[in-house]
Amino acid sequence: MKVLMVEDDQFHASYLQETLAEALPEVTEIFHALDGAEGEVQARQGGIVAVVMDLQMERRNGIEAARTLWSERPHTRILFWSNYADEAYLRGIAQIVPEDSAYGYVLKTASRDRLKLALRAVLVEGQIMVDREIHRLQKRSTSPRSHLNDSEFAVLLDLALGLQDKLIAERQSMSLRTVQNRLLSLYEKLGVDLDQDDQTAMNKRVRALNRALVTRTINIETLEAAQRDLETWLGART
Amino acid sequence: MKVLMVEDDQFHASYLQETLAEALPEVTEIFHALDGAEGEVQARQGGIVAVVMDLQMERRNGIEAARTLWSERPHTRILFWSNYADEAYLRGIAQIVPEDSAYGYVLKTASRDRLKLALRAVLVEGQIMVDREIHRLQKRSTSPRSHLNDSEFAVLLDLALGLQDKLIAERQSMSLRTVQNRLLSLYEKLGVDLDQDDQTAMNKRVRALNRALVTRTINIETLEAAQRDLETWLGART
DNA sequence: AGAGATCTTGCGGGTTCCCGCAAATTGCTT
DNA sequence: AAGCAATTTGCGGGAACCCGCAAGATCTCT
Repeated sequence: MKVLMVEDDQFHASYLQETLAEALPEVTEIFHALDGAEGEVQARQGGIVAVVMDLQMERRNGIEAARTLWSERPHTRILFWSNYADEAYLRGIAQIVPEDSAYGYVLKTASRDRLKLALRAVLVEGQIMVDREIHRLQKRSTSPRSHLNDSEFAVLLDLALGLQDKLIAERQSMSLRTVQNRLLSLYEKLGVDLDQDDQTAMNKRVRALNRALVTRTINIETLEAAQRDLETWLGART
Repeated sequence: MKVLMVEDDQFHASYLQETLAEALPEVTEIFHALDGAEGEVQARQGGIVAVVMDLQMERRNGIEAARTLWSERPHTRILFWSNYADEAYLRGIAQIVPEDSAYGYVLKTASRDRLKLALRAVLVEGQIMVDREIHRLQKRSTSPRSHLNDSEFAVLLDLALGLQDKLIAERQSMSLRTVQNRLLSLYEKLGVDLDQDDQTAMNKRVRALNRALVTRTINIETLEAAQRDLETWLGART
């Protein structure tokens, strides 16, 4: 079995390589790419079916690389290996993962044993496996409020880009008033008006973005990706 | 000489420890803390005068740790060692560095030789040294616009927290209209209205925050720190 | 099929925001 | 002290935003 590591930090890469060799004797060859773009090329050439992917990398991040990778070969098994437990990453992955392919999400702070377990479960057995830590951290930071649904999240992204209500309405194919209803529930769920007396009224739009960032619902890479999407959409608009 | 490393990633810590031993033979003892809070304690107890400090850590980040550290012993020499070239970090450091103390900023991607050089320059010689890469990266991402001055930056932080004009005015001791002038120049410098036709008008406040984040003028930790400042200010207000 | 809950949409008005214009103030130079 | 540029401030109005209210539209369950 051929495995590709996409990881730009040399220390993490060599640790991963060791662990990989120990945990999976069936691995015959280990490839190593230093960023997403290089990873795509190597995967294409090498006939790779299993990938361990870092998420934050300089030139091209892991989620984008995974998207093109999966679009070319939907059965590729990908284990994401990341420093952070951001909901933004999980959501990004959930949006691009094909119907029937295997993936996993492990934190870099996880023990070596847990990493080995995930490597075997995802790359060999084809299971889906998400580190328990991620859900735990999520609970704590997102506060006891309910989660956003897809429609709300889409509107949140548009808001975060700075779009006005009218444009959001057009983009999401809703009426203007419905957009405002979404915003209302966003403000509610993100805790925009929490613990504020009358003297400290907030600009709700900005505050919503602030809260979404601080609770790790979205992150800066999310913004960058959403911006690219917006631009193609604007271009395709008659 | 006693040196303290504050670094939560084990691989980077051991690499740093090796390099430190090689580069500075005068070091007699190396302490190691896993986060900012622990670092503060160890520095207090150990009579530390030289510190290498990671910036993003789980429990307590490097800038906050450096602040208390410097407030207790202003002559401590601190080399910041970070993954990212965010203007937000540089600005944060510039705000807390005492008059006559030495510090440096090196990227983790820098070569071993450059790290050794910085270790010697800052910790032994007491120089100030900022990695050239940081300025270079800064130029690229901040786009060819001019930099924010302190007053504009302060207003940007308030805006980013979601404060309304009136509150910003009170907090910064300006008239309402002057706040709006600051916002105007912020919009200009952050490129809020760039490459947008009439059809794509933006919500300028949100867009300003978005641009500030994407250009790395501020980051999420900045927001969290600013939020804490705001809360104490609100508490102290009559 | 019908009853009830939920979601969507339009209307209207109060608030905040954005910004042009012009007067007042401040800062710097000669 | 006078003169000039830059900054600050007030005023006013148009646009966007926030949101209550109520009338359709959709969904769900029996």
